[in-house]
Amino acid sequence: MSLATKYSPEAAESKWYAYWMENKFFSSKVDHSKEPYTIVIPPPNVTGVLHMGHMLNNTIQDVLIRKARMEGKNACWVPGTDHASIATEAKVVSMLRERGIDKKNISREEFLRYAMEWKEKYGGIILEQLKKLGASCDWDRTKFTMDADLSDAVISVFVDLHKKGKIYRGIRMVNWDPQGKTALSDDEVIMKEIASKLYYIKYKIEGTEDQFLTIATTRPETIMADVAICINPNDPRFSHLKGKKAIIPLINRTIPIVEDEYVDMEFGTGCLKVTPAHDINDYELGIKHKLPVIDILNDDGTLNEKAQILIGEDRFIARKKIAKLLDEAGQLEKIEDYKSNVGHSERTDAVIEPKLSLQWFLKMEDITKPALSSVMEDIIQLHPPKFKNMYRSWMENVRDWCISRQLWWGHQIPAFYLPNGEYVVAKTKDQALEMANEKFNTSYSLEELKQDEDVLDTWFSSWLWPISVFDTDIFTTGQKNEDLKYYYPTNDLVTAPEILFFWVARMIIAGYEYTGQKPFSNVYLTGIVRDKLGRKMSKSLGNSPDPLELIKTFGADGVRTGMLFSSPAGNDLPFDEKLVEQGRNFSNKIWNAYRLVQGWEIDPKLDGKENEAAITWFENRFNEALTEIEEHFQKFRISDALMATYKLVWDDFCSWYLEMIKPAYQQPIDQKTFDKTIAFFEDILKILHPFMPFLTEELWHQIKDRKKEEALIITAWPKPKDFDSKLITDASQIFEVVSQVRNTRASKGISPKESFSLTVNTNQEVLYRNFEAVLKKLANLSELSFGEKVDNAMSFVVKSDECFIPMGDKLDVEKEKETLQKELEYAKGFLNTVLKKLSNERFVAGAPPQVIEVERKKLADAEAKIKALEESLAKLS
RNA sequence: GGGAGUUUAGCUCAGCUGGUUCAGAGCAUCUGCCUUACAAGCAGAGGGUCGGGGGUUCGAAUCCCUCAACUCCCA
Repeated sequence: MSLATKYSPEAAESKWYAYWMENKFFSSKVDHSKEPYTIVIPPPNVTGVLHMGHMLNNTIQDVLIRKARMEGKNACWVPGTDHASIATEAKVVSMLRERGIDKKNISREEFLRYAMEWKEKYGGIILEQLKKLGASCDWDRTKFTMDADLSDAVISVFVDLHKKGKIYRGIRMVNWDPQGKTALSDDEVIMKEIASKLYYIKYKIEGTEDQFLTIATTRPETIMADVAICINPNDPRFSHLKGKKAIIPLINRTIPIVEDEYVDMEFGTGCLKVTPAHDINDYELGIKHKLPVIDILNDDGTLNEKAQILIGEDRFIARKKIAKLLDEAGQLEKIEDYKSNVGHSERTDAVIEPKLSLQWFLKMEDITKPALSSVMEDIIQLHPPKFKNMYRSWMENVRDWCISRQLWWGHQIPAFYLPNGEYVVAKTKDQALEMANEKFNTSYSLEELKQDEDVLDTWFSSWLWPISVFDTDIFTTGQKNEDLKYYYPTNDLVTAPEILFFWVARMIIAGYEYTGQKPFSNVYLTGIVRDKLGRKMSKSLGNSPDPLELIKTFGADGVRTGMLFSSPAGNDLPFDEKLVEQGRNFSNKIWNAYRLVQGWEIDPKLDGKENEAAITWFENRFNEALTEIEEHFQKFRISDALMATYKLVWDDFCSWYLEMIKPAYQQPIDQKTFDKTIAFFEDILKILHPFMPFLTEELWHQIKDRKKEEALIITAWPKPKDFDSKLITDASQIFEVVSQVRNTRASKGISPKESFSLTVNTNQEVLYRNFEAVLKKLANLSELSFGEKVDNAMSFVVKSDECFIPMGDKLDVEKEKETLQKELEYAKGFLNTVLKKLSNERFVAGAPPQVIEVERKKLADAEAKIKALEESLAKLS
């Protein structure tokens, strides 16, 4: 059988993914004989397509879940999607617009039909794409945040929290789009720097005829909504204004002058007009000073009757007109050009109007307490832990959560308004009616109840995700079902730091509130995938490679490893195609290592004695590396675990071990070495499998035919055994000699084909004899001998062993001397620093004994080396 | 304005509670090789006074102070 010199991933990928699926290796059922290991996927938006962030995030999850599965745990990775109110509604609205349909002209029911249609068509795209990456999710468990039962859970939670008095209605300033007549989230507002003007307006001070104060504003049309003038109490310029009142120009309304250090004395005039209805900062200032709120704008951005003047005018027209009126009244001091950041609607490009509106809130004060302490006490661990600080500051200063959104796509708020102006909260309209009539002693009919138009914030459903994917009844019954009892708390969550607060913290809150338990034990925070210029990858910038195209070019395994090579937890990943190329090359390396091994003929007559040292060495080295890899996994250092695996495979296995045992061209190998090598290869495939599932499964079956129960995906993960570090160190001495011989050849321009004889002056002959076969093969030596002196030889020193390569006439004595001299000087210099330390009484007195021991050893080694070098030099002259 | 974090080879990062040859890895670079597993490769080499300054210590990339630059979060 002959294999291609290059691994071609495409065929293997589709073949093995189908194989895993057919044999239900991803599926998990409650099984109390096994320890569960659970991950819930951060549900991607139904609007999305796979991007590089998903690739990184899901690769990590797949690595964790595959390793757990091989460790014999009942591995369950639950996939699903998020309905993403805002993003999806925007997509559907624009889809309808393309079809010539205006959202305003259709009913809620019609709109939701279109939206659901859209979701059915595009909602599953990402999940399908994840399969190409190799994601081993239990697809039978796929959930959607708007599934009937998950929706029911969300509504139950709203009703429950309302009953507990944790949900209330309150006023909040929202981003209002007067053109779209809708509230927008901060994400949908684009800040643009635009040229505007700063108007300096004079307000008369009450009780005077000729005293004025001047404010500076970009929005003169809002002066009619002013409720105060604010000055900084530390500002000496205005101490005479304290306790006075000012009169709004044109409408002559009197407003108080209040004091607050919030006012920036440097900016503008130092006098600030306070307009709570139309500015978020002013709103808060207004609350602080108990000022009234006057809203002078209609929903479409025109002035209402409260403005008293210019009623019905658009806000921008009004601005121009009012400037003129002020000027005519002699109360416009001047106009300056000014650049300001103004929010615009992402969708309509209209200038955003801060607007007060009635919203639903969740009280956060008490409910967050267990969530804060569990993270601070490491009951839930964040990886890396540096995020604990951020988490704490957020949780300690948390504000009530505004959970209503002025949208249709999502979970409609189960609040029902009654003709008497009251409302009731209930799971269904029928229940609401019953409650209402009982509570208010009325006899309303169903038709008289009007459900709140708004939907809940998407996070208000996804905060239940780790619970609701297993059990949606717990929110009503309080009883955990079998799945939830078994799989929950889940083990690890892999997500991005940017949603640590939005999502992670809230899941923890909901977890404690509804199960009394944490939702997961570890949170692995990935970084952001950036391009070479450090910019976040995004569709609008067009700087993101197409993940599926990447998989096609480099193979899923190549892409997976490429993404992990350079992404320690919490660090951004500066993406470079070089990385996935490296991953692809690694796949190919493993592939070719297998080609070598599978091509060997076995000769039963051979005893393979010369390979024993190599076999023993690799066995120990493998266990050393495996121990290290386990440590990395324990600490969630996935990149390091991969790198340690990479080096074990490439350097130790391919470059050293295989070269050591490789028979000469077309020569056979002995049975024992062959079997051992295959066993090593299998172990290597096992530890590579979480990172490179496709290639490893392919080779696993190339090695021999295996039944489905023997598939690599469910093969036991190797247990690290004890290893002999002395043996590994000894071997590295031999490897160093090999390198030095090669180096000697390379630096002298001698062909690697020319063999040398090597004489070593050492007190550990046994070691060299042990590795004699290896040494001869790898360094291309014709002979290995021991002795103290060799004439006309090049020499080098490894540790304290002198090595000689006789060169006869070819030796350049002077150059050789020079090299040795340099090394000698270095060694002497080093010796000096050690001596200095050891002769320092305070060091000897203060340092711990082990440290002094180490220094003594350094001293002895250095002295031995110097002696060896000096001897070599002496032999040259 | 408040808070947090980062700053170690050309690039991306390790370096735990200060002490194994005056710092490690991968990639990149340079040199020599198409040596029949692999040029998506092999062998070898070079490269950093650990952001600047000061301090504590017998000893600091590692602790403290200070300055600077960058990033993020909140306002």
